[in-house]
Amino acid sequence: METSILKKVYIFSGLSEEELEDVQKITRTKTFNKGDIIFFDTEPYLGFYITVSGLVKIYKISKDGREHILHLINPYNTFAEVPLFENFGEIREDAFRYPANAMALEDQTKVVLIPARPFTELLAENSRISLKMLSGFAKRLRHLNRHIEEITLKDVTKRVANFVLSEYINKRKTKLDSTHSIRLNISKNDLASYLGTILETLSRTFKKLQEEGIILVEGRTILIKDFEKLKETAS
Amino acid sequence: METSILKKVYIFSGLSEEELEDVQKITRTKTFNKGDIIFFDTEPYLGFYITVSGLVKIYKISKDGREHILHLINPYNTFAEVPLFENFGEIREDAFRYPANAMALEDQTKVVLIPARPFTELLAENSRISLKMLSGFAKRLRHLNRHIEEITLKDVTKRVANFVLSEYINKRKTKLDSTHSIRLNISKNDLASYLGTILETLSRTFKKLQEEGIILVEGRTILIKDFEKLKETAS
DNA sequence: CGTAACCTTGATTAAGATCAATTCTCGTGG
DNA sequence: CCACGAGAATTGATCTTAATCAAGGTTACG
Repeated sequence: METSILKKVYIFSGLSEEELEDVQKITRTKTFNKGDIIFFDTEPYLGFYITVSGLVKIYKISKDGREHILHLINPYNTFAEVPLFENFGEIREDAFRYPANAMALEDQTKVVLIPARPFTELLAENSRISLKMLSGFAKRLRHLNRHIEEITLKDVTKRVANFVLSEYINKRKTKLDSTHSIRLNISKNDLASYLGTILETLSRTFKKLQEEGIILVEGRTILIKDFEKLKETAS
Repeated sequence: METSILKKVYIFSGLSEEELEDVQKITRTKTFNKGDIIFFDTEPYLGFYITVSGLVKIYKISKDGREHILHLINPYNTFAEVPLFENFGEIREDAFRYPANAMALEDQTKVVLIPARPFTELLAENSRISLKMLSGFAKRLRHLNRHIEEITLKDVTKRVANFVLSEYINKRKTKLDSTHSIRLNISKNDLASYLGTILETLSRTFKKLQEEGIILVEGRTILIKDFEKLKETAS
């Protein structure tokens, strides 16, 4: 692993080459294939991870097998940092467990492990990282707030419409692509699980929105036909 | 406002008397009555708050009036700190808004406002506060994760059973009270909204659990009749 | 070209929301 | 001390959404 990768990770941006090397020294890189488990929520906590390539899903499973996806982690984003800080003040029985399950969604998903102990020592010396992490946590909290809001206050149609809309707006920000479409990088099954529903219901909802002339679904590509109506439906 | 109050707030614990006074200087105390709004999610961000007495609910409202409670904030806990850190790196259009609504649930609810600007300056000088805040955020993230898990993967009966159970376990930890009961400090309407359901459904669920001989509901007091069955139901 | 993963569609069911009518509880003023 | 009224809670009848069950179709890929 090279420091050039770490540089692209938000919490390490702004560190000197020396500092980056200090971090780099303690890391361990692992590669996973599609469907491989990175960790279960029952495992002892080793440290947090950075996705370098591929895609990772963070999810929970109920007793009877229903799954819900909490986050999808794209390259250069971190996951499972929460337990690092939970036992600063008091000791909690679940502090040394991973808070959810993590699975690779693509072949050749590379992740970097940052072991907990050495990293906390690094943190104590470098307060800049703390502020970055605070900022990262704030973003995640905001994301979870929105997620809860979506799931508890909106029906499936609104959630789907809103998902397409935000993906589109997000794409416009980053990519130079003038087509009025988005491309899913996950299966519809996973998307359903992320939106708090099941595959069949998602399929029907797509069909309905298509019949209303709002979108056009072709495999993993979704074409937006009527932007205004889409916004309206997302409410 | 006195520094003795601040001392009890997690993120300020461990600060020197001097440091506490620095914080104290920038605070502003406000008192609210039951039902009063502390802030709306449409308001510009002034800073974060500490509950000193009473109870505060943090909630979202949908277009058609449905409400969902995200957090209940007890004395000496903070709320609305997230926006403080969202704009450290990049600028976001919604960074300077409160992320949800806040309402006082009891008369004489006292809160302390910590204005954003002076506080961030204080943060830059005092890295110990950052670590405490990270720990606080970690707790909140864990809480939201659980909350999402509850709402998406469990039915209302399980959620109610689990709520009673955790309240009971929580009580045993803090209070010296050997009765096998809990006392709600919020209305059943608010409890329903917190559990992602509505008053009628909660009422029926309590009735069902009562008929099964698991609990006994008398106003705001819930007596646990069969601890094992309760655990089993909470799954 | 065969098979497994992925997706669609239909029929049915179940959980919980909504609507509506009472009842309970408790604080306040007569 | 009682009566009133408002807010809180209960209960019943009905409706809606989305989950479940089941079958078949499509796509991708070795």
